[in-house]
Amino acid sequence: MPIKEAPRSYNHQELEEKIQKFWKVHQIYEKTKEIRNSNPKYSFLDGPPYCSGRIHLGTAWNKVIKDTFLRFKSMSGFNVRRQAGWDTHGLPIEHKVEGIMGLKSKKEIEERIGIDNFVKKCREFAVLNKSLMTEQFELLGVWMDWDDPYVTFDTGYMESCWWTLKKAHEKDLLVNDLRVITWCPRCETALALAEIDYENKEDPSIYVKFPIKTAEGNHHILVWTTTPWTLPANMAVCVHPDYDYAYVDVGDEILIMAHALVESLMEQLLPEEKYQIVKVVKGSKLEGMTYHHPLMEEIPIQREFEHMILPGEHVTLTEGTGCVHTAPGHGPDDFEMGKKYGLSIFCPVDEAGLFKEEAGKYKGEFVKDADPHIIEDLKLHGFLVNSGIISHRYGFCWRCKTPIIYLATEQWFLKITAIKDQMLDQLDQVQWIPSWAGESRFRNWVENARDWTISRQRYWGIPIPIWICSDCGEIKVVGSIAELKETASEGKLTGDFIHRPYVDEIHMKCSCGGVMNRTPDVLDVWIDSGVAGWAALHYPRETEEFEEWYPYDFITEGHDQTRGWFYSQLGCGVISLDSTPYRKVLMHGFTLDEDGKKMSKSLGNVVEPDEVIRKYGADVLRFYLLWGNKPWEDLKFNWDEVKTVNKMFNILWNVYVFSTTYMSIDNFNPTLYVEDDLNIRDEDRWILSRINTVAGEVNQALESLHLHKATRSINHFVLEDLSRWYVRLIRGRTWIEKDDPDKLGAYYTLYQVIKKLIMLMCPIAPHITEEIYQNLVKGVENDAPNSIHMQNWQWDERYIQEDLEQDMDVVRDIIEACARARDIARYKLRWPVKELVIVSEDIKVLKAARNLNHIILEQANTKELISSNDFENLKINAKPNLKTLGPKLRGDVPRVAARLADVDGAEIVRLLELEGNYEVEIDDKTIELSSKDIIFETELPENIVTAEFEHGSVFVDTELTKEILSESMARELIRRIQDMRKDLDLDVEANIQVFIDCSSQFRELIKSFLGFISHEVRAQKFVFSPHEGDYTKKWNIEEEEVIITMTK
RNA sequence: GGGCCCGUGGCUCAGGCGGUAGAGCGCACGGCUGAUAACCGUGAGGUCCUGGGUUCGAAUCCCAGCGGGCCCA
Repeated sequence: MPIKEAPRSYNHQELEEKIQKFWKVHQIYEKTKEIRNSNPKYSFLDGPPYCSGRIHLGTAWNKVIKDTFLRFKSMSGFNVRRQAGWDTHGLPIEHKVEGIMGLKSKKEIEERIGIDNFVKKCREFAVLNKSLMTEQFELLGVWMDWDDPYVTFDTGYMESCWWTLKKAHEKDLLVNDLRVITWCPRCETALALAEIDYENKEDPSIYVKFPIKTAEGNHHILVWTTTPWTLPANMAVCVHPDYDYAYVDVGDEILIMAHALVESLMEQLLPEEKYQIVKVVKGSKLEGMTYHHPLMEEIPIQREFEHMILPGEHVTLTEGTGCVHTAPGHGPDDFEMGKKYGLSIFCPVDEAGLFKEEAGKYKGEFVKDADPHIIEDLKLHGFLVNSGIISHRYGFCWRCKTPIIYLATEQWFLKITAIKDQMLDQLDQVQWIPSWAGESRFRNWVENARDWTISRQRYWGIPIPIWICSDCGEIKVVGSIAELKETASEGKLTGDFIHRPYVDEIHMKCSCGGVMNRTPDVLDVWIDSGVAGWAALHYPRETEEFEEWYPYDFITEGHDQTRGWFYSQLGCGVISLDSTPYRKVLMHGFTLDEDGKKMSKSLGNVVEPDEVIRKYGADVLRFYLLWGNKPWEDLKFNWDEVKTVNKMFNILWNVYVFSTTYMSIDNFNPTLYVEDDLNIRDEDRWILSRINTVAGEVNQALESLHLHKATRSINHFVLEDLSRWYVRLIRGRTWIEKDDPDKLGAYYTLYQVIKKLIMLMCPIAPHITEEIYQNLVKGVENDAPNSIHMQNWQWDERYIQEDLEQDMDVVRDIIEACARARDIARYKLRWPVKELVIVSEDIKVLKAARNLNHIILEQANTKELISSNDFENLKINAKPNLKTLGPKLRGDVPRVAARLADVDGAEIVRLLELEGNYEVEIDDKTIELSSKDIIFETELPENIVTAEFEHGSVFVDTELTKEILSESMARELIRRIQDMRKDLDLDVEANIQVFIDCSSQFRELIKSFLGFISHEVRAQKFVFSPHEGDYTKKWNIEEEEVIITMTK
């Protein structure tokens, strides 16, 4: 099947559909993998996207990076593992399903719907979304094992997760503890730090005074809080032992606060009040003072506690009063203080955020709703000093956006603090791109890591495999299904028994004779993906794949995964296998909108990948995403830039159309020739050198994940080297008839260059390159692989000639300078010039001009070319130097000047150099002039225009001789006839007859070029007479009226 | 308050181991026309965030600050 002429325009939609169908029908992906089956392995782990239903631009970018790099690795000869993964459990889906089913609380889930139905819906939802998203990824042209992904709800996957929990238990890292943790009152579950979003929020900001018991007189300690609802649980006030505290007399009472803050606080709180600092003491002096809880009346149980001032190192003076309200049930620091000083961990709030019985008057109220009531009561008792509103950063549940609260509850933890050093050690073993992603950012996160709350009081998740004896409290952590089957005494062990609610029905017998029940929690969904490394390989149930592929050579995700998947994997890896699961990480950026703002539904600035694909195609989107900026920086999505990339694809397509047009006419088959048979010119060797240089650059860029450098290098090559220069240089050669070795040399080179180009572009733009490959390469190379993606990544350094590339750069400079010079003289490029002189003192320029002189002759459209280190044809004018000659010659000056003007200045220069002086004879005298007496000026001879380039100048002689005018007119005529051919939409090779109606002068002018004209326009007949034909058009050529008639 | 990143023409970004500021887009003008819904040339347009320091010389290295983003407290 020979090379076919390509469709005239680049129709991305049709093309990409066709190629994707081709891949599918011929199982190209599977076969491509097969080819590399026994090659060295390269393992990659897909960060599982969450099954939300729609991919966004960031997800698209993420997969495009992965796909491009892995296609490159595959072509480079590696057997690449690229299984897709899906994150399916957790609150986000539960939350969506609640919305769909109209559920508002856990109670409704359990009582109205039933956990079994709820979980079933969640699974259905995940399965549906997974297939929707798979389609979207496939539209992008992403090659992964879509038919065999790892899915976090698979029984086998969950089993591997259980194994990790058991490992943690064996290492004593799995603990159950009462702690204050972040809690979502709507979802009624614990949240991990990674599940909290921070946004600005308005809250009350109140100053409250607590009456001191022990002090003589009317003393109060002043505290500040933004969470009035935590005051019912107040147990203590903390002051910094080393800071100074002031007793401030405000008339009828003494207020205690940090000395440093007195001025600003008094101004803010009691601006009218005159005050006096009566005493300043160290915080440590305040320790042990006791006070009355301000809401004793509303909360009777508070009367039973003793409230005390305690020393706290965590107290700061950046805000508040320096005296910190402490509620051990509602704050992590508070909790630590409570434990240290034996305070009650009093938490009168239930899981739904409602006050419990102990909260007295506030019982049953939602905590946030109680704020105004509490403020009111404080005011009533006279304890409210000031009440305002503050806007500050506050944490929200990542799913339902409810403000989080802190609660003291019993939860399961992974003791990350115990393995932190090991994690830090392991993260040093990883290659981070960019290096600061790991060395600074991630390290900082890990260094500050706290223990990880992994239990969730929810339904759709991996059940925590912990069974507890209801009699003796003995704990059993189950690490596998086999173990579960062995030990279970009750419950069904078929079907989806591992999910809730079925797993809750499984019980076992304790050695004490009691019954063991499963702890009802499910796992934090971040554990799900954290164990992907081995769970995707079914380890430890199976070991073969694990040994082949683990640990992973490469992962890449966005910088939000610093606290997410990079972290969860590292933690789980150290727990399970004492090491990091990944060796190399590319941390990529976020996609932002044009203004650099986050894309979000509420801002209405979301750009859907589908929209971009519809408008410009997947290849353009892919190229753009890897081109816009450095991968690790945030990408501001910009439609104009996408358009620019699209333009490049159009140009590439045009080059392809150009090539196939001529190659198909001539039925060109590159396999029939070797280079020695053909006329390979300098420009051919140059473009071959360039493409191999570019291939080297692209290779280096992809290997180092500097993906933007690859795209930019390709972009530059396509536009500058291939389209704007090489195609321009070979145009004339494609117009030669027959099997001329010179033409074939151009075809052959063009073929090799495009072939190489599409091969190094295909990891980035897999569709268009496949399309070109199928026609251009598969069309003639019978033994070539069925798909471009099966090709081996290679380039040939033997083709690289740096000297030639440098010479060509110079030549392009020269040609551009010529264009500028012609522009000055308004002398068209179509008209030849008599002579071009290149002047430079740079030996490299002269060498380049000499080496590539035929290119300059042709492209500058000049009859003669001279290169030299100076321009000899400059006319030199000599003028008298009036300063020296004026006093000497007086009245003779004008006559001397006239003489000098008559003589060629160059001759004067010559004589001056030869004899040291120059003699002028006027009438009766001879006057001797020294070099000081004459001023020389250079003047460009008539018709010469000049322009400079980086290392020299060009001088163009635009004298219009009769021959040149003739040729110019011939070319003008050709241009118009070609234009008319195009109007008629004639085939490139169609022959025509031409009839010219013009003046006799014009006829005379072009007579000598009739052969040339006929050849250029493929005229079989060329007649000077008016005629009726297919197409007639009247033209004005340089003031001459010329009527051209054309017949097919 | 802490950590990390970013700050270069109207816009998007290169450059960044110190040595005369670059590209593309956009704008204005001119040109070209058998790959031309293209392309080419010219021009206008920059305190390289600010201020210090090192240096003969700083967009580049160091320090401080300002602004933006992300993460955390």
